[in-house]
Amino acid sequence: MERNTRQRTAIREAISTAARPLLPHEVLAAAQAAAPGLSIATVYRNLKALVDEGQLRAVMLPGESARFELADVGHHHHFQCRGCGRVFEVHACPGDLQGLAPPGFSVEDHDLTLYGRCRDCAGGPPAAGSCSPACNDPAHRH
Amino acid sequence: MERNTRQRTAIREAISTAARPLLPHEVLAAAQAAAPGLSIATVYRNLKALVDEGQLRAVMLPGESARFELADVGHHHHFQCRGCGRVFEVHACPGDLQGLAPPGFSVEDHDLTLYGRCRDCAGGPPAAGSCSPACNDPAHRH
DNA sequence: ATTATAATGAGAACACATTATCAATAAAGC
DNA sequence: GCTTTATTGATAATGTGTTCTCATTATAAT
Repeated sequence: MERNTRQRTAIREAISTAARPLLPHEVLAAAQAAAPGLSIATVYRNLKALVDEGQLRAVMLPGESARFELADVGHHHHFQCRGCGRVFEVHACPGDLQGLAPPGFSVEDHDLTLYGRCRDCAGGPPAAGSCSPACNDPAHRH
Repeated sequence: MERNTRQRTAIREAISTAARPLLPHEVLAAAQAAAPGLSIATVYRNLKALVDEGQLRAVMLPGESARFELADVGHHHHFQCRGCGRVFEVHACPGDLQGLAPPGFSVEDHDLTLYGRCRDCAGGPPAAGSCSPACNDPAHRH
């Protein structure tokens, strides 16, 4: 990675603008506005390179494939909406959880995922258009 | 599912004996003692059937494929050992986490995973033999 | 502007966990 | 014991996310 390309810039911008972890296909959709013709292969290539050089971080949630967020945000957790499936950052933490583990087990780290309804989906069916274009979950309204 | 086969019994027994969530190939290894010749296809078939009839529950952890545990244990969380990769139950819970979510977001549920060292792996390298036979993580000692 | 070569786009290829196929086996009722 | 048919074992096939291939494009130094 030694050249600044339009595609690479668009990918970085898409993620820093989103303010929430994005799936590769969400990155593709968001970055195509600034980089017409952008290919999914280029998205994967750059996501991997940006993670390797420490600009991005992969976010794993249970049963989901990797999403990507900026690496320079501190320790935080995530909220996944059961309406639209999107993942949001939660800038709060229950704190030290060593006390929960059985005796003899040492806790070095933890992952917490909250599930429920985001503001857009609260009190109703999934918000139309909340999903990425590639979403085909039949539980979602498109 | 209308017949009690040796294989089906061995699979159910393997999981209730383990006292921790097992991967399909761990179920296979554990159940083969009681059911020689047991096939991975039969393991998958029965895991799915047992989940459908409510005896088992699939446990999803970040970046991992499904493990299986008894469905009749109440709300709890999990601990994954960074030495041996095994997952253990944690019968404690930080409690209501609605307070962590941003305004407008309603929290219905949560998943918590602790990471660290289990008793076997504490203070040293991964415990030999702690991994399932199929484990080929180079970070583990076999 | 010329040049060297890093990066891209399109699609093939891959890895992996999981599911389907189908002939052979073995429960369970008679 | 005999019969019916649910279940099994072995393996092929699938699906999904990700990576590779390679000819083409475009960046950035000269």
